[in-house]
Amino acid sequence: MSTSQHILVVDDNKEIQDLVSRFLSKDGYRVSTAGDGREMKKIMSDARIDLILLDLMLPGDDGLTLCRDIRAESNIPIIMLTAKGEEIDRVIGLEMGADDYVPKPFGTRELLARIKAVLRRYNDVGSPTAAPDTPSNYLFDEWKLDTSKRELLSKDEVVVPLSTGEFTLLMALVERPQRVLNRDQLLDIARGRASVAFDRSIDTQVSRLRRKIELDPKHPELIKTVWGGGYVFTPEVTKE
Amino acid sequence: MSTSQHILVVDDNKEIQDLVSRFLSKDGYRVSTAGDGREMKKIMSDARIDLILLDLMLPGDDGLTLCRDIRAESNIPIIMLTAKGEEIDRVIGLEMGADDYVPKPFGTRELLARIKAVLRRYNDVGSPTAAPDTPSNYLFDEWKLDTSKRELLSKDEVVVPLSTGEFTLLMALVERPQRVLNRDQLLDIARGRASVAFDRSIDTQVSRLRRKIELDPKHPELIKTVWGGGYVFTPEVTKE
DNA sequence: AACATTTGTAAAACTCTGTCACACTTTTAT
DNA sequence: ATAAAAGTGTGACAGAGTTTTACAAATGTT
Repeated sequence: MSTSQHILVVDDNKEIQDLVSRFLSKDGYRVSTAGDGREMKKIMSDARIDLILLDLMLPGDDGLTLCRDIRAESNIPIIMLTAKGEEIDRVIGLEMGADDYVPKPFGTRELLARIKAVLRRYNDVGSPTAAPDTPSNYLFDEWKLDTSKRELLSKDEVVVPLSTGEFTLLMALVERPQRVLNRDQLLDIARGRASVAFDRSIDTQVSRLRRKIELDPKHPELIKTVWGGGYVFTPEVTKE
Repeated sequence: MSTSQHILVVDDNKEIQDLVSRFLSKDGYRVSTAGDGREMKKIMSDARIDLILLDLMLPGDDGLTLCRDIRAESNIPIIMLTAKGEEIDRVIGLEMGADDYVPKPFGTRELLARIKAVLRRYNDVGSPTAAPDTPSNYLFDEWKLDTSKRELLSKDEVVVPLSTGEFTLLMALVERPQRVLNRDQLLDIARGRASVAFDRSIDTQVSRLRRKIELDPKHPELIKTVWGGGYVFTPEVTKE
C-alpha cells in the first residue's frame, strides 16, 4: 500500500469504463482501461498492475479465457464482472482463478469493498515479502487454534479434530471475541452466504462445536447464546 | 436480529408502502415510511436507519437528487426502486451512490434477497479482532458484572446466571445509575425497540432481576420504583 | 372514603434455541 | 470407479426465555 495501487479495467462498455475509472480515481487508485484482451495484454506488458477488473463478455477472447491466460503466468488478483443472467459461471470463474465475482449492476461502494477485500487478502498471503505477521495460532481458555494446520489443540497438545465447518466457524468467533454476532453475520463470515428462511445451520454447527470445546456443553461458557441476538465468543483471545 | 435493522421506505404510493412494510416487518425488520424527501429527512434525523428503499419518481425532489443528498452526508445503503418504463441511466444512478436497483413491479422475495445482499455487504462484520472498547467490569453493592463474559458475580466470585434479557437490562441500569429511566427508555436501550400498548415486559424483567440481585426482593434497594416515572438504579457503580 | 391509575407477579401464550434423527453431499478409502 | 465414511443442512420437537394477560396490591386523586 505504499504507493497507489494500479487497477486495470477490462470492459468493452465505455460507460462502465468511465464510471469505474472515475470513482476508483477518486478513491486514490490509478486506473487504466482496456476494451478487449489485446489492449489488456498490451497494458499489462507496460505497467505493473495490482488488480484486474475483468468483464466476462468481451469482443474477441472472453473473460474466462483471458483469466486463464493471466493465471498461466501471473498471480495478479482478478475480479470478474458479469452481467445479469451469467451467474452460472461463477464456479467456473473461480475455478479459472478469479478471486471474486461481482454481478452487474453493482453499486460502486460494493465494488470498492470487494476490491479492497481482494487486495487485502492478496497483500497478506500472496506477496512473498508480506506475510510474517499472519498469526498462525490463537490462544483462548485452555485451547490453542493452529490456523495453518487447521487444528485445535488442548493445553497438553492433544489434537481435537475439527471439521471444515467447525474450524471456519471457530475462526469467525475467535477473531471477533466479545462481540455479539447474529446468525446472518456468522453465515456470511464462516460460510460466505446469506441465510434462507428458517436457516438453522449455524445453530447446529454451534451445538457441534460446543460439544468439542466446552467443559460442560450443557452450560456453555465460551460460546454463549444471546437470546434473539446470536452468539458471543466470551474468552480473551491472544495471538501467538 | 440482535438489534433488528431499520429500513426506510420512500415512496409516494401508499399501496407500495403498505405492501413493503408488511412483508419486511414479517421478516423481522423495523420499517418506517415516507412519501417524499421532506418526510424522509425528518425520519432520518430522528431514527437510526440501516437501509433506504428509494423510489425514483417522487413528488418534489426526485429519487436521484435525494440519493445524492443522502450520500453527501452519509453512507447508508440505498436501493432504488424504478417503475417500469423508466429505463433510467443505470450508470448515473450508480454514480449517485445507489447500491442496487430493483425494477417495479418486483416480487417480494426478490426484493428481500436484494436487501439482504446489500446489507450483507454493508454490514462489514468487520475487521477481525475489532473487540469492543467497553470496560469489562462494573462493581456495585456486593456485585460484579462481567460484561465480556456476560455474567454476574457475587463478592466471593460465585456466578449468578443471568438470561440475555436480564443481562441487557442490568447493563442498561448499571451504565446509568441514579437516573430515573422510564419504561420506554429502558425498552429502547435494553431491547432496541419501542413499546406497544400495555407493554409490561420491562416490569416483569425488573421483577425477575430483583429476585436475583436484591437482598429482599419485596423491598428492593438497588432497583427502586419511581411511581409513575419508571425505575432508578440506586447504588454507586465503579468501573474496573 | 371512593375511585382511578400504576405496579408486582404468577401463569398463559408465544418465540427462540438445543439437539436428535435423517437425508443429502462431500471426502476418503478401496 | 465404486463403496464407505465423514460432514453438513433440515425438520421436528422439547425445553428455555420472553412477552402478554390477568388480577391483586399499592399509590395517588378527588
